[in-house]
Formats: sequence, structure tokens, C-alpha cells
Amino acid sequence: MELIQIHECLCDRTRLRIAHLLLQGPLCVCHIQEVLREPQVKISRHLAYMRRRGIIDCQRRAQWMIYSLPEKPSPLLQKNLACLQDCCGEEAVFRKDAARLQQLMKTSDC
Amino acid sequence: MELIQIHECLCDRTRLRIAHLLLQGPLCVCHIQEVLREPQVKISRHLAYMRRRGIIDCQRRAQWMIYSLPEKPSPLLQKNLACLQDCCGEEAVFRKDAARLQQLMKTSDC
DNA sequence: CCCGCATATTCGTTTTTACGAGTATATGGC
DNA sequence: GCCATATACTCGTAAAAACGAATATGCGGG
Repeated sequence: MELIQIHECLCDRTRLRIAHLLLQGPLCVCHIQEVLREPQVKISRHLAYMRRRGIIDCQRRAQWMIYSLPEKPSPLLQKNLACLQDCCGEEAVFRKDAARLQQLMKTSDC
Repeated sequence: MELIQIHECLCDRTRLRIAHLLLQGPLCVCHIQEVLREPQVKISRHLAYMRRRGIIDCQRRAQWMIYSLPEKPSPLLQKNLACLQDCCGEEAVFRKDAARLQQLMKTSDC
């Protein structure tokens, strides 16, 4: 994986929010969708974009697709995810997303 | 400055190389141009792109425009530049650019 | 086998990006 | 004022990205 591809994944608001959510742990598409309040097509397309560049993995569990950051990220990815983690606190969107995710997980079914 | 804008600046190979060069210190356009071996238009356009997003500054010195990273980068930018610094060692392009820059600075005139 | 849910893909469109060729502007030296 | 150098801007074009609407696919349950 190359540095550019990592930045390509993080240069769009939706993808940035997705990456931030996945830092908290694996998630199914519908949860991401609900936290971000964006249409399904949009989420799905951005997930495909990130998957193509190898910054996220996915695996099916029953009817759900579970997306996650790679179990063993490359050093490059690791550094950038750490940086992202460190940065997300500074913008309100991310804090709000995190809060919504917390709420959602209480009543999780997938 | 927002996180996205930083990533927008780093999601293109040319801009990534420019950012990496500027980590070593301020530079005039012609030096950047020579190290990257890219046409002047291309360099100039990418510099404008980065300037618009506030991740680089410039100031004229005689007939040269000197580009540099901001003297007082925001915390967000600071973190990401540190990460970039840390990452650039891992890809050959950047090492080669750094070497070419060293060579060039020996015979610098601007 | 059919249905409903979760997710992905296709299509057509609009916007953004990237590029080279050519041209314009600013500066210093004569 | 004129010239050369350094840099920016304009124009036209091609490629990529982003989007919503509609459609297709995969899976479990009845």
C-alpha cells in the first residue's frame, strides 16, 4: 500500500468519517449508514473505494457485511491511523459521530 | 484549516513530493521543479492548490517565489506533517528526491 | 421456492481534477 | 525602456470522482 492511497481515502468527508468510526471497531454497513445519516448507495460506494485501496477489510456475517480496519495494518497505515485517531478529537463532526455510535451500539442487533 | 484539506493536499503524488521537500526547508519554485523534473505549469498549479488550502505559504524574494510550510502550523497540520515526515522514509521516491535536493543545494543561487 | 432484508452494482449526470500549450506578469540588469 | 529570468494564469480537453435513482445479488426464514 502506498502513502497516496491512504490519503486518497481520507480526502473525502464521508470516507474520513467512516475511517474514524472503524477506529472504534468493526461495523456493519447499516450501522455506518445510521451514524452518518447518508444514503446506502453513498456509503457502499465509499466503502468499495476504500477496500480497493486496501485500507479496510470486510467479511460477511449472515446477511451483514462487517467492515473493519486491517488486523495487521502496514507500518504506513498504522502511523496514519494513529495520526487520524489523534486528530479526530479536534473536529466536532467526529465527536458527534462517536456519540451517535455509542447510542446505537446499546441497541445493536447485528 | 480542516483535516480534509490537509489530506486533499497529500492525495496527489506531485503534491506529496512537494510537501516532503518543504519539510526540509523553504524552497523556490525552480528548485522544486528541478528536483521533481516536472514542467513548470504543473508545479505552479499544485503549489497554488496547496496555498489555497493554507498548508503552504509563499513570499517573494527578488524574482523568486519562496515557498514554505507555515511558520506556526495549526496543531492539526503539525501532527500530519510529523506523520508525513515519519512516513516518507518508507518510499523510494522521497529518498531520491531528498538526495537530488541535497545535490542541488550545493550549487544553489536563489 | 418465494419473500424480505442487507448490501452492491449499473446508469446517466454533474463537478472536480489534472494536464499541456500558450500567454501574461513581475523583477532585476543593462 | 528593453531584455531575460522566474513564476502565474487562461484555455481547452480528458479523466476521475461524486451523486441519486433504479436494479441486481446474497442470505436466512417461512
